[in-house]
Amino acid sequence: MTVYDELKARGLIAQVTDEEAIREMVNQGKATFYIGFDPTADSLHVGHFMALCLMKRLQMAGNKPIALIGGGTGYIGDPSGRTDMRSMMTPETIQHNCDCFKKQMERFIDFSDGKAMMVNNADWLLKLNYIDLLREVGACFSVNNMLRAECYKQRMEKGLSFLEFNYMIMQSYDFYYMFQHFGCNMQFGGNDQWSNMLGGTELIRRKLGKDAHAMTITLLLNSEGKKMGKTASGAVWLDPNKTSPYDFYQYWRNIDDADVLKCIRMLTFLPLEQIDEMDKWEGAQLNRAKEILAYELTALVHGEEEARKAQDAAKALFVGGGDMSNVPATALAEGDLTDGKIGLLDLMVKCGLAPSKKEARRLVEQGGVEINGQKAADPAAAYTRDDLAGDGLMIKKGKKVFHKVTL
RNA sequence: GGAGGAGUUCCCGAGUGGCCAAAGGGGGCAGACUGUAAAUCUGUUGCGUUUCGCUUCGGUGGUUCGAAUCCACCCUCCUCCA
Repeated sequence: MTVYDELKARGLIAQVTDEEAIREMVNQGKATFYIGFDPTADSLHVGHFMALCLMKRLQMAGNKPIALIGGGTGYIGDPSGRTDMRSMMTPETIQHNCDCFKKQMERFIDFSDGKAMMVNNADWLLKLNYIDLLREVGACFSVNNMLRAECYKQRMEKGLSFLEFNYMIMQSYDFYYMFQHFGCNMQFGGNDQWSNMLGGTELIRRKLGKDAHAMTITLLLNSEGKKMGKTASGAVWLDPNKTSPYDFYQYWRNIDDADVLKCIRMLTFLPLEQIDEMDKWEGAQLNRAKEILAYELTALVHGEEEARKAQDAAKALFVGGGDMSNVPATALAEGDLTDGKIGLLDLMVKCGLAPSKKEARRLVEQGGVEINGQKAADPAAAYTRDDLAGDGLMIKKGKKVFHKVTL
């Protein structure tokens, strides 16, 4: 199966400017394509992961990826899909975030021997002169058209600053610039980027009279239509210090029945035949699919070894027996004890199982806490040095949050 | 620049002198049920040394025994006019 057909079969492609031309180009490995990453945080998250996988798939087929870091556009902020204005970032933050992105991407994309490039649009955007830009590029954009773009429509209700309005122009200029300097002939991006991307192909056509292409990736939505990769406490990060491999594994392990196969298809590199086979699974059997999904993705992001550890820990905790050594744990210091012991509530806060003692108390009172398999009913309970010695204590919060404490 | 309107807890949103740590909904967390799923039902949802105390209603001052609520100034956003 050709790359393009595989991408399609996996449900990754949302919109394309010219299907025949793109199929041809991609299958023959003639595309030099870019995907932009906004440096809004110091780590990539699951949303970016799809883009990285896509880059990898295309690179494997001989195409050349350009990872564009939006060091320059970061100064503006993309209004797409947002109802409020982004807070402006300082140049230092933007630079720091760019550096972090770079490190993470190198895990996925092969940058050796010019097989891929990484560029920062700050290199050309920051040098632009306002009047020159207006004359060169501004003349090619119709405000009437821009206002019709989906990404601005909803902002027309709440208010859209001129700063953000210019985001589309900057992104279009990026494509135009890279088309000329790096031979970049295609742009990829999330489906919410469609109008910004069309701006670029349009600009290239007007200025240079040449064809460039755009293709969007289906946004990873759950069965309720919400973006995946978000939890109440924030995004699911690729940085192990922000989201541990165990938590990363658990995120996918706990996914809705309705979303498992879609995720396996879109995110993993398992062969399609195998996935089609799994598609027939039903009911509790889907748990097996969830395990596979969680394992595969953790392995891709954190490596086989971390994936195995996460899986072992999960099995030990949920199924029983097995190796407990990789379970999430906190080691207390001698100074955490008062008079040789520590109260249950303090212990829970210390382990991050509760944000405050008040909430820890509530959990205990509602019967949501177990210590070593015994329901903990007394908020005033305290544990001594002996209790914490050896294997320590196993605290269970709710049905699936486990935490080991040792001294 | 002028005239109006708004800013409340994670989010939406009620509250216009004490009964307000603040209705209701969403979300979150926990309990029951289950498959580490969904749906449903129940409880809970500022902090603490918990029959009590402390901090919170855009900001700063003020009035008052007492302020989310009244006054002054400031900040931010929205609408209409220019």
